[in-house]
Amino acid sequence: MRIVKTAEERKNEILDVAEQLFAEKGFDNASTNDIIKRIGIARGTLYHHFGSKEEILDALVERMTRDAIARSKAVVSDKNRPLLDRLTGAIIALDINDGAGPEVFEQIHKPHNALLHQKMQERLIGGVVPLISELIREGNETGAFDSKYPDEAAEMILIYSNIAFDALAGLTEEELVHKGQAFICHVERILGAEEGSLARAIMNILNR
Amino acid sequence: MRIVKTAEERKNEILDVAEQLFAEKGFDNASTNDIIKRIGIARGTLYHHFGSKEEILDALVERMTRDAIARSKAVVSDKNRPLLDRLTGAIIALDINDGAGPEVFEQIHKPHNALLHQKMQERLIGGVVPLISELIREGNETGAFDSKYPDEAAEMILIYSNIAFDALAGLTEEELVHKGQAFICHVERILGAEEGSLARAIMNILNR
DNA sequence: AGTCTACCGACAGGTTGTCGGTAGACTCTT
DNA sequence: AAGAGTCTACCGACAACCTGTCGGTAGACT
Repeated sequence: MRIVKTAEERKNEILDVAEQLFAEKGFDNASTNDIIKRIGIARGTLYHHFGSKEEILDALVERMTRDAIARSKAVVSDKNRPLLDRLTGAIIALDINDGAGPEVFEQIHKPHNALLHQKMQERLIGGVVPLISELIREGNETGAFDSKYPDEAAEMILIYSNIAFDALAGLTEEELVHKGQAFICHVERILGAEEGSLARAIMNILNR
Repeated sequence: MRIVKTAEERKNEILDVAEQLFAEKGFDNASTNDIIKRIGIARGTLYHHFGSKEEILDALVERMTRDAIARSKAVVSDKNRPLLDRLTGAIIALDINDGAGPEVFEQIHKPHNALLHQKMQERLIGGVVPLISELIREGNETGAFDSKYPDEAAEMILIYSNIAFDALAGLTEEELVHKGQAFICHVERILGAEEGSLARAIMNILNR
């Protein structure tokens, strides 16, 4: 007896399991056999829905980044909130940790998930840099910022936050705070914001 | 008739070919069969010198980064040159393009060389951040810089230059200059250097 | 003559992607 | 309502390839 589902349903089922397995074993070490065995479908079924293993990865990256970017966009567009709130909120919204689960994200970084990591980064950067640079231009006009290169400033901030906050496993609480303060300080300088203005905005968010 | 070479000679021969093939087809798509065929050795020979395909990659990364880091270190240690010269020189020395050839480096970035790229980045960052942060502390004392977080500043500068200067294929001359100026400006701000001081130092290097 | 080690190539086990064919769901007709 | 027809999700055997192993060989050196 053969279980039939809609294409969308089955695709999502495959992506769910792929996400688990990639997180557990890494993209290279997780085989398509692992995926079909865990779901209980045949080889041909998998390749009926996805043209290749990499296509699964791409779809997964798409699904994982879509939400994060949308959240970020929502924060940026909320013109009621103060500018600095929106900036920090947009960056915090990119921490996918919420959506994906805790131990998943520990494995996603570093060893054999380089491809996944790189593709996610590319999409996140591409999707969010325009939002942030627009925000910076807005800040230039109100006088909150003084940036000559809004696009590149946004790029630098996002790239660093993406890479540097990967390897925070194994840091003490103290080191973590230090790294966070350093990041805030450097963002302020890059944007030409008043010293401490960003730090205050972040406190506001966290105390809500 | 069997051709025998010293282990070191053969290892380098394997790394040479691996470098070509990874550049041509990417790490995933280049097989160990490709390597042994191109050299004309047997399967067992390859695995006599390297324990696995990944071990080949690691050795290659080691070889590629060793020179770059050494060059960087030499520049930093040259206390006769002015501080800003040493900073910019150390970063410029990391452009591996010289050593590896032109089209090789176009392929090394992006598609199926994510692992190689990530491992190189990790080694470069790990090797050069301490040099740069030491330089920043030196600049703090002379008054050239004003940085509260030398380690993180070095990290941010190096990570950005590594990622952002990957994707400069397809940019116009004008865009390239713009991106370079933005980078310089942001480095100055992060380090708390006088505006334009770094730009002048770079001019000095280029005009020699 | 003896030892060391670079070298060989067949082989096992596992991987991705293909392909002809099957079965369930849905529509259309009579 | 029942049968015919179509669409498409699904199946599983198979080809081609890939990595890593292992017992054994041949050249160099003592």
